Amino acid sequence: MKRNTWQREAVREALDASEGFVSAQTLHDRLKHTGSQIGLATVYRALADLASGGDADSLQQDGESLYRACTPGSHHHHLICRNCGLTVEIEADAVEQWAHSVAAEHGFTEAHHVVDVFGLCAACTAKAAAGELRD
Amino acid sequence: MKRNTWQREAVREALDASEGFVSAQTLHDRLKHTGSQIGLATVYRALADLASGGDADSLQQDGESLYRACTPGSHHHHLICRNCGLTVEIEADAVEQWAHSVAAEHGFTEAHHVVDVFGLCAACTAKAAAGELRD
DNA sequence: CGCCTACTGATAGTCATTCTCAAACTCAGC
DNA sequence: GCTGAGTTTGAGAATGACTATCAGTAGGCG
Repeated sequence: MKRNTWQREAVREALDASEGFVSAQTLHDRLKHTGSQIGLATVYRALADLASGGDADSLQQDGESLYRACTPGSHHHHLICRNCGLTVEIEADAVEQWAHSVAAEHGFTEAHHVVDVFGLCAACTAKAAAGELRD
Repeated sequence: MKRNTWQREAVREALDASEGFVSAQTLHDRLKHTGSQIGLATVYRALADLASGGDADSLQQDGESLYRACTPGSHHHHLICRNCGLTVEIEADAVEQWAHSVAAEHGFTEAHHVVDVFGLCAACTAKAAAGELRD
């Protein structure tokens, strides 16, 4: 049986309140700083549950998993600012179809795909142009 | 100055000889078993060099980095069998353009993208149909 | 209210990857 | 072929993300 605990809710809320993708460690820190006495292991567990339940998306970057709240049940991809982390959910029917047809072409079945676009958002592009980015 | 060492060559060859993506650890084991007294750190260094030089592609799966020799200089994506690891390089002009236009639409610049398709290759699909896969 | 059991959390453990630094090696120049 | 300078190597330690452990806690159904 699945129980409701304040910890799970706290993780869900902290994730909802995040702009872009956050790591489990970051989320844990954030929760601690807002007064929650939640354990690291619990944050990992809650995030894994959220992700497997479709309430969060996850991606791996630089050896750590990043999570983000997402529209449950909908299949979409992400456009992520590599500087500020701003994330935009994007529809990609064309890519869905392309993925399936390419897979079929090569005899592959049960195709899943990983499609993410990283770039600099408008604001960060402006900053970059002004020479304010270390990148 | 970049020096040529047998270790670097050994890693390159082992990578070339691999069918699909392999982890640094696996490659290290393989080299050890073929008699090379190469160190793990060196394998990591060589792979990182290869990847940054465009001679190898890398992707992260399940917390570890996988590498694969690839056509130098060409931009392409991968179709990977999640059962046997068979990898097919695929061209994806349509996706390239889609990625750029989506990014531009949202004001993003310098768009990079991660596009990989995972599935079951023809052979593994057949096996799956025959109920021979644990998946 | 009380029991059963899932959940929590501090900590230890695991595992991939990187760091450290002395020794070995490559290679340009002689 | 030899030498010297500076890069590369490698064994093991260090790091850091994540998971397992397990006793204690607390949902939720009766």
